Amino acid sequence: MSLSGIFPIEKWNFSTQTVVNALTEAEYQSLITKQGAQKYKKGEILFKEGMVPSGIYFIHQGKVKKYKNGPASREQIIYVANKNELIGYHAILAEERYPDSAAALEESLITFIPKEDFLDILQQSTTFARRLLKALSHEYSVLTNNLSVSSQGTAAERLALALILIREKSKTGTPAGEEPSINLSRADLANMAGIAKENVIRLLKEFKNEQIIRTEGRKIWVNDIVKLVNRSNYK
Amino acid sequence: MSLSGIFPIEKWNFSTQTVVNALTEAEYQSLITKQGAQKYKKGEILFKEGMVPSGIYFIHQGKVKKYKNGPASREQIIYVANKNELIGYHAILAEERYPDSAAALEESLITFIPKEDFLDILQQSTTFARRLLKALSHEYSVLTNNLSVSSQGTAAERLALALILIREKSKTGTPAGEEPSINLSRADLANMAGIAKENVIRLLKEFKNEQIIRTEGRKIWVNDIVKLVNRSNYK
DNA sequence: ATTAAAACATGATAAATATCATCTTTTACA
DNA sequence: TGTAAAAGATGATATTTATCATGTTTTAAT
Repeated sequence: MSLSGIFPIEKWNFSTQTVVNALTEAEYQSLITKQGAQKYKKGEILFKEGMVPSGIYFIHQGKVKKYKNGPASREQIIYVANKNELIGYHAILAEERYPDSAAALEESLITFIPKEDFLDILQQSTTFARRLLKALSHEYSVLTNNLSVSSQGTAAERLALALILIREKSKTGTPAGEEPSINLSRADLANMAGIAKENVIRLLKEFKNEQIIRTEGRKIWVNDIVKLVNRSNYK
Repeated sequence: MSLSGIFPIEKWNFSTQTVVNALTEAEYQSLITKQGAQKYKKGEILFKEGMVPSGIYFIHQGKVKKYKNGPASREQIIYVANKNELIGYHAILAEERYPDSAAALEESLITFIPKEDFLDILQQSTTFARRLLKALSHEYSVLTNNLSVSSQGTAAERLALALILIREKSKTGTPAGEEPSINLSRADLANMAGIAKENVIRLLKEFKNEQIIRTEGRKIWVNDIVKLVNRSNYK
C-alpha cells in the first residue's frame, strides 16, 4: 500500500539527491567515485558532534543516522539519511564544527568528499549552489515538522511517525509490491521517537494487537499503513 | 550579568543579519526602506502556514514569533525573530508554501520585500547568496539543538532555556547595565517551551523561590543568569 | 554447537506533566 | 472610569511516561 494521498512524506525527507543531480557526469565521476568508497560497519561512526569538519559524505548504499547526545547521555536521532543522500555539508557551509554526530545504521558504502573539492564545485556550479540553497530551505520545513511533533505529540504518535518514515526509507532494495521490513533496534526506534525503550516495546505490542504491524524477531512489517498514519495523528 | 562564557547563545539564534549586511547601501535603500515599513500590532499575523509566499519580511523594530499549530490546536513556537532579522525566505527559496506561521509578539515595524526583488538580489549578489547559504546551514544546527532539548529535556529545562533566549532578545532597547524585562504571556512561554500553561506558572513560582527570577505582573526579570543556565542543564 | 553478551520483553512502581475546575488579578476599551 | 474579557494563579486529580528490577530470547563470536 502506498503513502501517496494519505501522508506527505516529502515534508519529512531532505532532498540532497537533487543537489547531486546538478553535477555533470564528469563532476560526478571525479567527486563521487564508487572506487574510492569506504565500507562502514553497522554502528560505525562517520563523525562526531564538535569535530572540525574536513569534508562531506555521499551514501552509495545503506542508512546513516544523524544524532545528538543529550545531557543524560540519551541519544536523539535528528534524521536518517538514506542511499543517494549527502551528509556533513552543514558544518562546512556554516563554517562551524559538526552540529551532530553520524553513524551507520547498517553496513553502508560511503564516499568521502574532501572539503576543498566540495567548495570548488560550489564555486564553479551556480546550479549546484542554487539547489543546495533550495535543499537547505526545505530542511527548515522538515525540522520544523519534527520539532512540532517532538514537543507536542504523544509517545504513540511519535513512534507511529518514526515507523512510517523508516519504512519508507527501507523501500529501496525491497522488491516492488513486497512490504519492506523495518530492521532497527528498539533502542534506535526509541531514540528516533524520543521516548524510552520500554515504551517502544509496549507500544509495538499495542500496534500488533491492533493489527497495524507484525513482527518477527526484531524485524517489523507494516500491515496497515492507513491505520499507522492515523495513529501518527498527522493532519 | 553576561551570558558569555556560560552559555553559547549563538547556537540558538539565526543569523540573517549577516545576510542583510551583504547588501550595498543602494541595495539596502531600495529593498528595505523604512518608508515602506508597516506597523504590526501585537498578535497581528504576517503569514500563515500553507499560504503561497509572495515575499519576505525584514523586522526594523519588534519581535515576531514563528510557530506551528499542532493537532490539538496547541501552538508550538519554532523561533522568535528579533529586530534586524529577515523572515519568510525559506518558503521562497524552497519553492514551497510557508512551512510555519508568523505573528508579531509586540508592536513591530516591518518591511515587506516582494519575492521578485528578493530573487533579483540573490541573482545579482554572489555575496548575498553565499551568506544566505551559510545562514541556512547555521539554522540547521539551531533547530537541531532545539529538537534535542524538546524531545529529551524536562519541563523546567525547557522553560529555563526559553527564558534565557527571550531575555537575550529583550536586551535590544534596554539601557546597558539594566536587566532586560521579559514581557511575554504565560501562554507564549508555554508554547515556546512546549509545555502546559499551568506548568509554566508553577515553574516560574519555583524559579522565584530559588531567587532566579523576580516578577511584577506579567513581567519577568532574571536575577541570577548563572543559576538559570544551570537550571536549563545545557552542557 | 556452546556460551557470553546484547537485545528484547514484562510487571511493578514512581515521577512528571497535563487536565479540569475555580478563583483572582490584570488589561483593554467602550 | 466602570466593566467585561482576558490572563494569571492555585489545588485536586488523572494520565502519561520513565525508571527499576528481573527474566527471556536472540545474536554473534569462539
